[in-house]
Amino acid sequence: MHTRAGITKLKAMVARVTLAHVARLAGVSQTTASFVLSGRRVEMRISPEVEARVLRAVQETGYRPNVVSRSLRTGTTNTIGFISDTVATTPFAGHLIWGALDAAREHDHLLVIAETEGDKQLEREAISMMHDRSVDGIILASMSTRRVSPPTALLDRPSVLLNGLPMRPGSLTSVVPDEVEAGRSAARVLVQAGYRDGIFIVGAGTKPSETPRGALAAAERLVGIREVLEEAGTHLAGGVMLTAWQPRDGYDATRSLLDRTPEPEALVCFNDRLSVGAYQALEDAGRKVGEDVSIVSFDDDPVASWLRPQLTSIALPHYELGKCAVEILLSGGGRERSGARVHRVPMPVRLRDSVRKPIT
Amino acid sequence: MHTRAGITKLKAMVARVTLAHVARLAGVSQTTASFVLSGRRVEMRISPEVEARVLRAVQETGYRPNVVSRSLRTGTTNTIGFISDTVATTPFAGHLIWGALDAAREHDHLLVIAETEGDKQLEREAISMMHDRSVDGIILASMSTRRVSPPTALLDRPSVLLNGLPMRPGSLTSVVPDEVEAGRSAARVLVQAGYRDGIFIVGAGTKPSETPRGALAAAERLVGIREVLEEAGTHLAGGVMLTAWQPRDGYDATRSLLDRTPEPEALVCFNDRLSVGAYQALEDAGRKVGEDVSIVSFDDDPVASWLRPQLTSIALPHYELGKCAVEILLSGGGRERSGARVHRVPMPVRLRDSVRKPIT
DNA sequence: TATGTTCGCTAAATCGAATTAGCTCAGATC
DNA sequence: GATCTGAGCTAATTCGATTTAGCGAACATA
Repeated sequence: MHTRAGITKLKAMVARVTLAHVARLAGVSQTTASFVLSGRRVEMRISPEVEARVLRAVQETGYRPNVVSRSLRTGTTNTIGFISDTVATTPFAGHLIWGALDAAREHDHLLVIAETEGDKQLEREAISMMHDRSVDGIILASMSTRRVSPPTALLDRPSVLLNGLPMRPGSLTSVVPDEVEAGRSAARVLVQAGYRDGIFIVGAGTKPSETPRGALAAAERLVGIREVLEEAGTHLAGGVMLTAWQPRDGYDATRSLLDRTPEPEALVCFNDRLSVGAYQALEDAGRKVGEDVSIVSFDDDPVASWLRPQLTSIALPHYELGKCAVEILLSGGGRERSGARVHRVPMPVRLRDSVRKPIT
Repeated sequence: MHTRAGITKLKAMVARVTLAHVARLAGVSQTTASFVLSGRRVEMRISPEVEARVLRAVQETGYRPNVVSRSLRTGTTNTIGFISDTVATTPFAGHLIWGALDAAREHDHLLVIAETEGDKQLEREAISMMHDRSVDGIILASMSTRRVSPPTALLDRPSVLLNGLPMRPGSLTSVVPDEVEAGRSAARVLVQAGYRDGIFIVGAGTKPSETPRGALAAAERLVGIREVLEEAGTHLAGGVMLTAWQPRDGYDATRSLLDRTPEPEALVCFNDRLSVGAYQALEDAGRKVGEDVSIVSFDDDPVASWLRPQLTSIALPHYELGKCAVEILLSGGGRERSGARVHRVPMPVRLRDSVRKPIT
């Protein structure tokens, strides 16, 4: 008996306060307490006095609603699923989650996350686990902008593609960086600096078709770049198509470009890692970045501002992408199964010192 | 009527299969179905025939248990809360989550995440939101290894400090990198390369007290470094204490060290960003890394392998840290409120080319 | 024949909120 | 005085699983 009482007391200390406790303390029914807490006082004709009693009981007990219980009844959990392919392994990808997290918190939601490492089976399992937990919606994020064939299980409830486009256009709402406009921005930086000839691409060829398989971004950037150059009455001098975009690849490509006659005057590197390699190749060849050769890059990796001279880069707006995806989901988007929109998020230009100052 | 039927049908298509459906289809009670599914067949003396019927019904209906409902009854959610201060904003931090995610998945758990940006209020709110959802445990992660005063709300249920030590030692289980041993590793790399004199620290002084406030790692690394050097019959030649550890800071510190007589022979940079600055300063001064001056660094940021020569760095084992935290939590750890253990995860040496080859 | 035991299964309670369908009493209406 | 109306509240059901308590038949024991 002694022990039993002890245990009971211990449990009582740990046990959560429930609505029943609050109601009892306020001297009303659970129903009334529930109505007060859900703000339906007027509608349900609860007197202000009773409301006050309930609220005071809530205060006194430190009552917090049990979300699990509420979810069972209502079917909503104030929780969003975030499934990514390889988000964790890349530096700025955390910002994707960060943006999503911030938006979720603003709407009093929490994020449940999972990673698939590109494995379709894991992806299906993650979606199932989230459905089992009745998430209110799912965000399916890809690391690099590409076409995605969303598993049918996704179509059951609100979902948004993040940084990816559905294989069948219009079948799923998606949020992607505005790469075409980013291409225009990059080209404008060079055109405004006075460049017309000797502009080379590092990472892709000169035509949208000469682009790494699946790298949607590259093709779209080329469209924007070509457009602006054409307006300026010129065109790309060439490009080196690369399937991998690591510093080493940028180094090799840049070396090969330096063998050309005439030599490149400006480089458009398709990510900042390529730029790191390009800097090294130019240094080895005795060329000065921002003087002999200008470089515009994409992504705005932290390394961009560590390079000397600091690298001008068109930033991938990861934070905004994540935020946007959650906001669309919570504002009722992500339900359309036809005619779904593509939201394009602007990519801001980070103007630094790798491009020659315009001759004024 | 027509519309109503349509809606009903639609709902029926979307509505989940419940245990009741399964039981009905198998011609048994819910209780029996539940016992079969929870593997308590023998204990509850369910005949193999009935078990088979239930399992077939599960197959046919594609039944999946509703986790929300189960949680309401059992109080467990198969969900772990992961709260970090600023994990998203730093490159390798994603690996912390990644490791946690992998371990969670192996145990059929999901991760609920939140970020506090170092704000105590947000931290408390995040913990509350997770408690409201009955998470089975909470991991409180810090970006840089430091002392943490865990909010009392954490003490309610299993929790683990990740990359942080509790202000009151032994009050909370924690998982941290083994920084002392990492310091030993770094020093051993230099000693084995033949260095005895002219070894300088970039980022801290030569004594554990001359260390940026709160940077537990720096103090511990110094302990390890001094220990090994002492064993080798020598000691640190000096160090530059820095409160910020960005490339710029490493650059300035290295320049100032190059003014000394005799000049530094080897640098121990306390993170890879400092090393980036050190490389640049040495290059400006016409010194060759790995020949004139050797560098050992910490963290193993991606940039370490982009530098030329590639940087030798003692890696922060983020993936393992995250994994370890989840495993401790799920194996019943994180409940002790006194005498809690500190788990130290080894920091592997990434031997590359920034240290002179040993003279053999 | 009466009394247990074991086997194989089920009815009903439970978790904590949301919600539907009333119920009671005071005052208005005829 | 009977009926209606509305204000102000509550009893009871529901969500979908887990779990406790127990039921009926078959068989064994005395």
